[in-house]
Amino acid sequence: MPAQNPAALADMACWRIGEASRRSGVSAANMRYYEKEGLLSPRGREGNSYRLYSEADVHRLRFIRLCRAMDMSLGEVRTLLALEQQPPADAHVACHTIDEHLAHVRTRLQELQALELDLRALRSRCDGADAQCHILDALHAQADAQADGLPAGAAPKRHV
Amino acid sequence: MPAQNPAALADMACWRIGEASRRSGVSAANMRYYEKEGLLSPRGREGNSYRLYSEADVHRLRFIRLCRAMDMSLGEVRTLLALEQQPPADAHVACHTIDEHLAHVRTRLQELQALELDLRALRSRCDGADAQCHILDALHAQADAQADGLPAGAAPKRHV
DNA sequence: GGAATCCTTGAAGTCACTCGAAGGTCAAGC
DNA sequence: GCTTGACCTTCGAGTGACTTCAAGGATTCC
Repeated sequence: MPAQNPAALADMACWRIGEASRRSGVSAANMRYYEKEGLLSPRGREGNSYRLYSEADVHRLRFIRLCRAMDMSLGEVRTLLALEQQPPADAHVACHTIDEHLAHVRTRLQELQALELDLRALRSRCDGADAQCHILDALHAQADAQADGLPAGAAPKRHV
Repeated sequence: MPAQNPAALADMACWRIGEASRRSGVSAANMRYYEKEGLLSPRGREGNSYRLYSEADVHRLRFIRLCRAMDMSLGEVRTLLALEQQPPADAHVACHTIDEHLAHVRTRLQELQALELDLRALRSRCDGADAQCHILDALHAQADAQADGLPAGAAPKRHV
């Protein structure tokens, strides 16, 4: 078995990166990436320079994983993690972060809803079977139609 | 004025990259990037190695811009552009591409809808004012709750 | 003792751009 | 002739959040 409780750090439970990965659901490569990004650092190292993670580290990893599953950026996660260190001097930073993220999600939701309508309309230009498919025609016509009134700049930016 | 119709290529209208950018709505840097990616190449070059774009090139740029605005990947755009060269040997490639993209958009839409509910529930844990904000508590509890039943692997992948 | 597994580091690849540096070209104005 | 400014060129690096690869050292099992 791979070094459970190597006793290098008091009697605190410690795991190597593989076991911590299994317990947190974050891949080992990802954990090293988070460490590089300053989101968490292992409690210590073994003599062979293997990383050692505590229960608190594993919890922190799960927290990050949850936030990422909610599509938060690592910057937002960093903000939330920082609140733990120095608690509620500013009590509403967390809900402000969530508010902003929620607004972001809602904006993207509306964009995608509009896009779904567009794509559905486009799709209807082909009736399947072996009839003619007018999708390309429609796209080309639309490209020219949008030619007027270009407000300069490039295509829309998306993140998420 | 910047070389309208430099007559280097018959009597076909040709523009330098800046004017083609203005006419297509695609930035010059982006046009060079598309060229590098093999999505379009200018009709030719002037003696000074300035790129020259025809009306057809500008249309192609508008087509790419439209597809990108619909969140298609450059790979999908490439597929659609290739259909023009050698027309309908395979009549339904275009609608297959749109179908796949639409499915992709709908999946993401459902994810975001679920996410919006989650975030709204989370947000409700803070009632504003100067009352206590329980958002962090809720996130930490949720992180531990998800600890059981980890199916390995890392966080979900998103694109779009 | 040998094989399998685990760990280390660093670098590169992904996607679709965006920005910056360093320099060439060209027309207008003084 | 010289400067100014707008335009163009190439190349390289940066973005976010990873993933994958390569080369090598450590540990563990039989």
